[in-house]
Amino acid sequence: MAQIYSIGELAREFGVTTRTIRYYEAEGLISPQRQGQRRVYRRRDRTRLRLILRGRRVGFTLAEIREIIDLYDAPAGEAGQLHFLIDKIADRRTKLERTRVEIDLSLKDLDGVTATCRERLAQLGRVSAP
Amino acid sequence: MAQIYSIGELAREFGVTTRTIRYYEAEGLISPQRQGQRRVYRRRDRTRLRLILRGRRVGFTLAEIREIIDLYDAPAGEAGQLHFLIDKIADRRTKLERTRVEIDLSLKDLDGVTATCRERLAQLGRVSAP
DNA sequence: CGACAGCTTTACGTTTACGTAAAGGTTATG
DNA sequence: CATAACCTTTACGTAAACGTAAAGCTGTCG
Repeated sequence: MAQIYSIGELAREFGVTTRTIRYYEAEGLISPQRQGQRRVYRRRDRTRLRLILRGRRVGFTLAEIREIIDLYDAPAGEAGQLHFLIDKIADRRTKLERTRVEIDLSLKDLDGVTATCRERLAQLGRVSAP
Repeated sequence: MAQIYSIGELAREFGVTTRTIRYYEAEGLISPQRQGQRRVYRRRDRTRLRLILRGRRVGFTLAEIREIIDLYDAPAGEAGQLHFLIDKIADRRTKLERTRVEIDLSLKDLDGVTATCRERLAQLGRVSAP
């Protein structure tokens, strides 16, 4: 009773176009099975798509995402590959943590602008409605 | 004694190319003065560039950044514009906070992968070096 | 059975954010 | 004074991540 999904269902669920999903497949990020000529997606594929889209939203390129996914997918083998993967992940972590810091700084930037706006509004209020 | 900078100095300081800085000018994000034909940048411009680059790193497009900068730069006027700017900023805040959440989720994703890697490594250890 | 809804591939187009020459002006330095 | 080391504009090129259109297969509903 393994749930399956069509490409259209997945697209609706994740708020992307079918083109996007096919593109990710062409780039080697997802590999759905086929029933005849049609793609069928399972839970595994859904999870993958979710990870990919999240990766994109936090600023990873598809190449960066693929590096993790590829390595994660076929590392049954050597310790060397596993260590390599662990290193890659550390890289991604570092990048994410930097971005987090920058986000906090940006939030402060925005707060500053808002404060300035409110001051000006207050001044306007004093002038036009004394 | 207002410090001034050449485009090359700014580029080195911020780790970008002069092309990038000129591009931002062409897109209306910076407007340095000129001495003859040469661009001269002041503290104001440096601050702007810093904000722009930070915005980029946290995932804003140049168009999004410009919307804030443009509005911030010429809001001497009406209360309406100020409110509009405040709303825009709220939008950007929302986006940033969402991204923050996604970053935390991604960090967890990565931790999960790392954990799996370590388990497999442990298994390999048990097999190859009992 | 015909028409529509949803899937397929192929392929050219588009946007963003620059990269990369090319050709030339200007200032300091040996 | 020539030659770097900067700067300038103009303009074509490019990578990433899809958008969009064309042309066709396939199952189903009235």
